[in-house]
Amino acid sequence: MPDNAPRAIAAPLLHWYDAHARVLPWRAAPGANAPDPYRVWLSEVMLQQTQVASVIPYFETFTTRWPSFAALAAADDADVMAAWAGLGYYARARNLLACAREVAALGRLPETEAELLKLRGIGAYTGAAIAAIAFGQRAVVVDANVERVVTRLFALAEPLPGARPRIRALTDTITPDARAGDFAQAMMDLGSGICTARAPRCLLCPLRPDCDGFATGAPEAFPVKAKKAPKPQRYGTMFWVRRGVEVLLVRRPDKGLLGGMRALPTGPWSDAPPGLADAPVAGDWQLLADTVSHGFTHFTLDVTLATVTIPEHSDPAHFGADGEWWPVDAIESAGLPTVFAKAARVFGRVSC
DNA sequence: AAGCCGGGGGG
DNA sequence: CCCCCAGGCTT
Repeated sequence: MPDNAPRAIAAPLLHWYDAHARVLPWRAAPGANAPDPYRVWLSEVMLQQTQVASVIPYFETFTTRWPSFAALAAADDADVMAAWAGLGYYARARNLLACAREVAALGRLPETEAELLKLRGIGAYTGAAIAAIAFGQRAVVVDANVERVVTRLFALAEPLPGARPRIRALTDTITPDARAGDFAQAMMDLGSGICTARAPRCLLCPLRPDCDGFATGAPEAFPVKAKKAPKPQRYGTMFWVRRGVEVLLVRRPDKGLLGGMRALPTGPWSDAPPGLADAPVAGDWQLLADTVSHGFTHFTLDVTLATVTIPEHSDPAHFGADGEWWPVDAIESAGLPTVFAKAARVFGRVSC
């Protein structure tokens, strides 16, 4: 039985945070005024399931180009989607725009957790994080770092995801009334740098005297997680339609994988290589010897690459409004998701 | 409650 | 090669 009595975590943790907080572009300078709610919101959405180092360059690009809710709300959808390319989980970019427009209509970002939760793309974690970090309210902020730190602090053996309600309750017992935003960020800094998933650095940890997991001698055993199913293998073909100095791009449907993103034409993925089925035009297709592999969250994709050149002045009406001819030399600026960017690099080598 | 949705870092 | 990550939405 873990000892679930409240314990004094906040004081030593905040003391440690005051000396060791990471310097991050969305954090206010030490001693400065509260951080800009727009920057807090943008960073929290970008940080969903995404590590700090990956987010920073995107955060700089977005805040330079769209420095406020109003600026982002007025942006073209295609520009925002292209700027998000490579960061992943593209529903976040669609929700980001929808949320920016909601906030612009409201006139400001709501300050309470309950109001924040009504906005697109803001769930339990993000709503609590914004309320605490941007507006100084007490909120129970639970992300993957907090789950790891808390299950270790209390040596909680119940496996995820079933343990989530218990973890939230335990986090509530250690969350202070004052400096809740700093407390949340301190827990995340601790989880990121000290209480890490593989090899926690307990000798550097300010919470070691309070940690049941350390006392067990195997803190890395927490959190306990359910086994995951093996990833299926799937196959597809990407089509490189060359017309003069341009190549055909399409826009993927809003729903589903890579939704709303610019892309090379493909058919649906399948359980066996589909070859030239679903080619966007008839022609003398050539298959490349190189293929592209890419891992997604829930399957692995192997892609065959096919090329064709069509007459310079033809314009197959087949593609409708979703077709776009893009200069091959500028393909890097198209904002392609990574799996298509990989393929485009291979095509570019061969097709030039 | 379970499935869907990217990509890169690190052991 | 594997597991992991400043989760949210849909069904």
